[in-house]
Amino acid sequence: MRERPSRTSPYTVDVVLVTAMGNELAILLTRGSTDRERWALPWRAAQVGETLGTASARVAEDALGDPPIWAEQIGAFGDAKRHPSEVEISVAFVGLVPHRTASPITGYTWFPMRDLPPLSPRQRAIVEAATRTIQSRLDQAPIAFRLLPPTFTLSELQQMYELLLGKRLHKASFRRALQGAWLVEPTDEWRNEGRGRPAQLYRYSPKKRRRPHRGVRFDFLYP
Amino acid sequence: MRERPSRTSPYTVDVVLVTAMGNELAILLTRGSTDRERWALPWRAAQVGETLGTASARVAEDALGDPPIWAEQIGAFGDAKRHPSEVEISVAFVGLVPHRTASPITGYTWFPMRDLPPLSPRQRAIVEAATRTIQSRLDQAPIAFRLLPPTFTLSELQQMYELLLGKRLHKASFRRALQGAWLVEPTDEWRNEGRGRPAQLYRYSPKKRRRPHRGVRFDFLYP
DNA sequence: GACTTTAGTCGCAAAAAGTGACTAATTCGC
DNA sequence: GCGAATTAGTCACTTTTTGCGACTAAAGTC
Repeated sequence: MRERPSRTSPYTVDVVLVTAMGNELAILLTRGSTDRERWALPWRAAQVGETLGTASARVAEDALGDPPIWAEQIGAFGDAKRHPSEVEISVAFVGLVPHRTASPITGYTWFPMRDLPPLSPRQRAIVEAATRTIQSRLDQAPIAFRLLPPTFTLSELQQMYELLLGKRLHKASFRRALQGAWLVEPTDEWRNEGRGRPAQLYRYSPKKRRRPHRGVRFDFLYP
Repeated sequence: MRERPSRTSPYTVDVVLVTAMGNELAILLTRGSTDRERWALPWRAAQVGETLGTASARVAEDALGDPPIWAEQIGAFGDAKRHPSEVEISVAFVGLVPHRTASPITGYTWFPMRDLPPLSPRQRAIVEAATRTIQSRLDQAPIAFRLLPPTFTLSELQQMYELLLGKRLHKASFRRALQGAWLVEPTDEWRNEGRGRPAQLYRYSPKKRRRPHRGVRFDFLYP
């Protein structure tokens, strides 16, 4: 029970699987294997000869049946914060899952980010880092597209950005910026939602474009 | 020699200490403790009960006498790439060092980034990730300021940004953006460099400002 | 058929960014 | 001492980008 490294494995790989449920982000949790009362992020002990990436893919597969569409390492977490495995450090990943494919295997449950059950201190820190990673990568990688199904309406895309950014966006500006970025292409399908004009479906299909010719950005507020 | 975890420690902490030397970035290397022919990043085996952050600070202290002014975790590296320690994974950090304070202890040498000696595959990957981390954080954290001495001229600051971005910037635009960001404050000192008009010295001193009221950015070119 | 709801577009005004030319203060060569 | 060279710092103009309100379009509802 003291801070003694486990004999079986030097570290764990923990995965924050994120999806969009309705108007909120949600992550996948499971009952802890050691403490059955407590919820925990899906994790596995490192296997010899397995890369970090494949380890995280397997954790996701065990939980969902498929590897996530997109995953990225968040970092290593130790700092004396306890972990279900009592192992010294954990390497954490975020994985993005479109909600269509998000039917978890028995024992796993989606929890809205705003209302998580108690987690171990280390896993709590991992979840917080995951949201920061997502926020900061949002303009550098197609996060929002990975949380949507393969085809989507522009309103759905905008709502996803609004959810991730935590603020409203102006429709015309959003579409103009999107057009300038050459990221989507229209399909010839339209979706009729019941009320209102039908919306055209688009797919993510980034085109070559010249890198914008910008100067510096001082976008940080504090050190 | 096979992929067998070391008995003594489950992982290492490796640090990429970056400074600006003249017109180039440079990193600190040392002769490997196992292989004396090969250069290596400074590293140490993890100690029980030590946080990742303090471990990286100690690695830097051993090399420079002081901890770096600013450090950030890059991530965990494993992936079957060999490391001097033959340990399974390494947790890597970048540390920024203003060149004034950059006199290394015997056994350590600054190497320009463009002309590094052969490193182990894993440490090579760590250095590449460090440059990507620096580039991507450049507009989100005061990287450039951390590589300069406490007071500096605006031309020096601009040159540092040009070095980090790898492109020239227009003087007037750079200064206008800097002014809008409320990041520096003038001192009452001036530096006379020999030829040309003396330049006023500034210090990094970020002021409160309202978060810019911007929409979305689609700044990625490819998935 | 009028009203509501959602999709999609237009065009103006304001803000931000690119750029060349200008002024200022110093050293160097003569 | 004086003009050329060099570096700092600013200005004013143009172009680009962005915010935003108002508009048209196509469906359902009553």
